[in-house]
Amino acid sequence: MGITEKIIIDTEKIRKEGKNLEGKQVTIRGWVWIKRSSGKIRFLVIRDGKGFIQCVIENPDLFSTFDEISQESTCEVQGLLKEDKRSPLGFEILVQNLKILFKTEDYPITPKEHGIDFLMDHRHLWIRSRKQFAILRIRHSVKNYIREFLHKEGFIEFDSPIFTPSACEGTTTLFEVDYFGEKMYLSQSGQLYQEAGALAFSKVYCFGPTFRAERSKTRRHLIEFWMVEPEVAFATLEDIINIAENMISYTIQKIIENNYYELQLLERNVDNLRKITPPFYRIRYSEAVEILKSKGLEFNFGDDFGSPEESAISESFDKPVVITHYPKNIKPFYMKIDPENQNFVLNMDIIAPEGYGEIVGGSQREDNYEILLQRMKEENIPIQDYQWYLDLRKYGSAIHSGFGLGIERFVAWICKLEHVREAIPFPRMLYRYRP
RNA sequence: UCCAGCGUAGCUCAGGUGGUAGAGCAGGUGCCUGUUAAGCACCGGGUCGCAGGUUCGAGUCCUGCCGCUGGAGCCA
Repeated sequence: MGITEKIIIDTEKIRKEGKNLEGKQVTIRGWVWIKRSSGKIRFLVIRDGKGFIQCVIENPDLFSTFDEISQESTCEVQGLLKEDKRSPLGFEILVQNLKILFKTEDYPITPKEHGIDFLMDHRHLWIRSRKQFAILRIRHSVKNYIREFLHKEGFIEFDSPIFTPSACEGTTTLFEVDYFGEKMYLSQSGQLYQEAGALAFSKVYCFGPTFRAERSKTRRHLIEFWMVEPEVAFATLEDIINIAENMISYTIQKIIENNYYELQLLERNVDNLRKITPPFYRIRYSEAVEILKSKGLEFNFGDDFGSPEESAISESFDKPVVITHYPKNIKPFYMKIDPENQNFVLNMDIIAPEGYGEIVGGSQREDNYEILLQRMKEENIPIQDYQWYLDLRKYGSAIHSGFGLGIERFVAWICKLEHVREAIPFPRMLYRYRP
């Protein structure tokens, strides 16, 4: 029997419509993930880019081909699809024909344990592994569901530039690039441009990479990371918190519904994720400080929270915690001062549970020209570079608010990862940027 | 940038008080009709990160350098 008339199928289709295809002859193309043999029966686990499926070989005529095949060899398998509880997918292929399309030798990543240094050096191959495969498919879905949510809410995607002529939060964390002889920087936030967008289109967001030249070496930091930054005209701090809560909850519930296979590959306990529904817990900065003190931590009122403080606060809650009204002097110039207490600003951070730290930072923006100008002067912001930003308060100014959500931290939390580096295909870190 | 830890076979690691290198996996050869990172037997595989020092003798002790990992600050 030759492989001539083929019904080429993929494992995603088998997962979704396996029952209807039971007993049918199918062909899949993919790569050998692992092989096992036991006397007169042989097993081949094939990955086809959509998932993993076990193939069973009982026909002795195929044994020589099976013996020849090695891990990560490219092959085509034809056989009968059948349901079987002993197969991890619930379905398996009883092989009738096996063809090697490319023979791989000495594939470096074996099914046993590897250290992180080795795996990172082989990132281009590591992404084929089961866990990485699941994570990066979830990343894709997270981005999709965020866009889907924002689209339903009436947002338009309004792209901020990557090259920015001036710094907004201090130049020490910016990457300088040469722009035909002029100094330019890689964007570390699209926010200021989103504010221009919000006053033109009312509800906008940008979604893309941002760059921070911070010499951070922790499980929560990347030099290049992706951020979604919605900005809304006529929205107060309260309004923007609601949007953030709904966006996070919507995305997580959609992931549980549609990426259950991937969550299973990751052995993620989804019960904790099911609880993520609005409203989240909301506390003020001052209340967060009380929590820290009640836990016996030493903390000076007025300081910013570091990651030990964030963890201490979030471990008391089973859902994200929204912390609002931080002291003015630890927050940037564009945040609106709390009219009820001039020492605080109308901002919010959202701290994820399970120790994943700050995933969202946002605020109501200063909409008064004079106050904004004053604050920019206080913080030595080069006014001439920001005249366009001040213009937004000069022509049709309006209350507006926005926030930024870090995709890798969000994905790391959903997948319960040890480190954000696995939440992006090719992470850029302090001393690691290859491949 | 600072603090801490690690660097031994292709990979993951073990190698009291200094005496000249070991296991599992991967690879190779066999055996076993239902394996789940299968199992069993046998085989091949080493500049012990680099440079120097102490010593009769260093994987082991000391110094410097390099690389990696985690944490802090900063942040999403």
